[in-house]
Amino acid sequence: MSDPIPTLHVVHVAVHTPVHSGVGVPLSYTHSHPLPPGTLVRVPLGTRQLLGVVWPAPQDAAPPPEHAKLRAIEAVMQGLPALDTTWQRLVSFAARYYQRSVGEIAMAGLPPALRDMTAEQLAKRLQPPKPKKPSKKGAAATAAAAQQAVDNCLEPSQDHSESIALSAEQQSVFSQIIQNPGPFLLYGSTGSGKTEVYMRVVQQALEASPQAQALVMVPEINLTPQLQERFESRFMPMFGAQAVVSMHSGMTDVQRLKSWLAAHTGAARIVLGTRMSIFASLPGLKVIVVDEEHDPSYKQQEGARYSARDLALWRGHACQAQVILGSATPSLESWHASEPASSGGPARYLRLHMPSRIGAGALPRVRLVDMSQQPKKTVFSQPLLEAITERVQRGEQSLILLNRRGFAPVLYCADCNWKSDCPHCSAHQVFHKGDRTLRCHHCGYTQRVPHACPSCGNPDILPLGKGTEQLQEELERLLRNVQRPDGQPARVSRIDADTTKLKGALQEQLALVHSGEVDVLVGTQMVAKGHDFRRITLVAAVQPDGALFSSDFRAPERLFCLLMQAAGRAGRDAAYVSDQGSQPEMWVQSFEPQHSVFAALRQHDYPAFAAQQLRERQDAGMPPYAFQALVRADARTQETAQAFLRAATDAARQGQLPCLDDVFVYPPIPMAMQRVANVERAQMLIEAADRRALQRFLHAWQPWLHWVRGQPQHKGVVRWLVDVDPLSL
DNA sequence: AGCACGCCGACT
DNA sequence: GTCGGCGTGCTC
Repeated sequence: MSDPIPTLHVVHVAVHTPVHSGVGVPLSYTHSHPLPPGTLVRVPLGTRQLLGVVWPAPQDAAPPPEHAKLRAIEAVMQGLPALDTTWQRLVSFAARYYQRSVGEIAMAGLPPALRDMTAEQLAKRLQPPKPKKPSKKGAAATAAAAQQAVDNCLEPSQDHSESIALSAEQQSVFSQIIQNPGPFLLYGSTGSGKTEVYMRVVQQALEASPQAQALVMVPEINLTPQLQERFESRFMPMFGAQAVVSMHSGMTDVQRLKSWLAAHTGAARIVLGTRMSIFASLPGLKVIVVDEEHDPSYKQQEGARYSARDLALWRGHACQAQVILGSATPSLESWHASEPASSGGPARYLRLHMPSRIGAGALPRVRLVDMSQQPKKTVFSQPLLEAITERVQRGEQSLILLNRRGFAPVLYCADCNWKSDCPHCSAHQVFHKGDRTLRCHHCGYTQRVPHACPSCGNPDILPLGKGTEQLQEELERLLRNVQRPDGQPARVSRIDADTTKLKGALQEQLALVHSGEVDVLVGTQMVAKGHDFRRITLVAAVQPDGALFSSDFRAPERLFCLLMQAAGRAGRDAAYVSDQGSQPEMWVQSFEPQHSVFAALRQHDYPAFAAQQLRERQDAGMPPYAFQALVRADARTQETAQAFLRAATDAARQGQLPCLDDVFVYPPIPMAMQRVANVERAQMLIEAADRRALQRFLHAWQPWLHWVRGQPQHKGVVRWLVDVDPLSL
């Protein structure tokens, strides 16, 4: 029966090589027998051994060049089922859509530990832990024991699904999700109970089939420990301790491997993760939730620049999983796609609305302060200061938001006009008073604060503008005579990237706020997101105007969203608010208080804001009414970077690329942040009314871009990249 | 992307 | 004399 002459089969394998490397496509290897696509293998490449995924043979079955003598597959990663075809198709699609190699996307979706593991090491890990030596595999044994304990104590199977009653609104939304295929845009204000709806939908799907799995994505898992706890405490008793796993970059390699394996083998029923989890292997995937779908962190900003939210929609469609996008301030893309009477035909997403806040106070009253009526250089207007003072005296908390850390964004010499410019970037060095440093927030370059102007010797150099550090200092001064109900002086604390650098510092400082130690909290947007501050009855944005004059057309959308989110922090505890009889308030200080962003905010009227913004976007031919890509080049000089982009444009014209007439290629311009760490950056916008046309053009253009890059006159280009559907221009 | 090979500057 | 900088080129 055995074959005396072993025939070798050609197998295509995707490995982690970039598109432009000359080996950016799945490579050909030999093996004793054919291997199904999706099989993980280790292959030799040059002098290295690396992990790869067996890939379907390319359509144009043009085999590898004859001169290449194929090498053999080193080992098959035994014991793991092949990654399924949906996963393969997702990877293929993402690679094509975002102009990357298949291997790059495929490997990015696998846990790092798996990448540098031999077949033997994997086999060892996949062995069930030996019950003989309980001390050896402590963690696994404990976990198993814990699960056993949980299983035991819940033996009289309580029905957790009925433990929390849904509101009429939640019930209605839930039943619509059950009855429709989706995708859904769940538009619900902060505190409206979206999470409970997600959990019901997930539960329903998991109970319908023992193989079913759900993927729940959140922008940053560190900011939402509450969500994780809720899912764990709800579903671990139902489906076992292995049923809920997390996936995010903050985990150790071993944890990530465990979670990935659990999801891949089906042991995990729910994956909670950040954008990276969109590439998790989930053979039974039935539901995908994208919570806070508007959040920019769903867009990867380096390497393969994918949007996990957009890929979620694609993946859901490909594997017939329901997709739920949720937000209190949806992205204008999603809002437009769910427009009931959208001009372009029926809505692509079903919009579901949950307007009421459950168990929370009313939405805060919005107070606008016209800063042009305030004395010059005012930081805290009189009425805002009075409102904060009252809160302190009543034992309530206030949150002051400013998106600028440090003491002052720049130091300035009034005599000679010197400014604390970063020598390596087109940015100012920020004055940090705490450690007396000047720091560039872009390249990290740090110096001690000079005692006198480095240019003219004037000893009197001045901080210009305000950062969180200065706000804290100023508030401490302004409130120094204000007492809390217990007679103690007012306490002002600050939470930003500087005060939370140390591990656990954020949790520590949040705990101080929760315990009531702190009366006024100053912070950057990192505190505006997600956290539940039960005793905060006042939130103030002291200087939000910057976004109004930004050249980025998405700036108003981001500002509105931030302010709405910030407003959601106020008065979250209805009982507390009503006991004290104080109205939760959202204060906004602005030189343009009549701006439409603030008018909509005052009414808490997202739909009005969205409608107005969408009209502007449509008139200007911008997304979501147009599709964009960005080609960026980095070089030692701005001219080198731009010359490359111009040459790339010329190549596209000369190459007579398809759809050239359907796309508009703008001339190259310096990026808003033109120089970072001594590298000049230029970019070029590509726009098209049709996504397909843009895709076809970019696809045909890619080899030309590589060709141009290889020309000797463009040797000075440090790097270049394509960003499809860029979030900021 | 890695990694080797290769050709020029300051140190054990 | 070596160690090591990173420019160029190759990997089925």
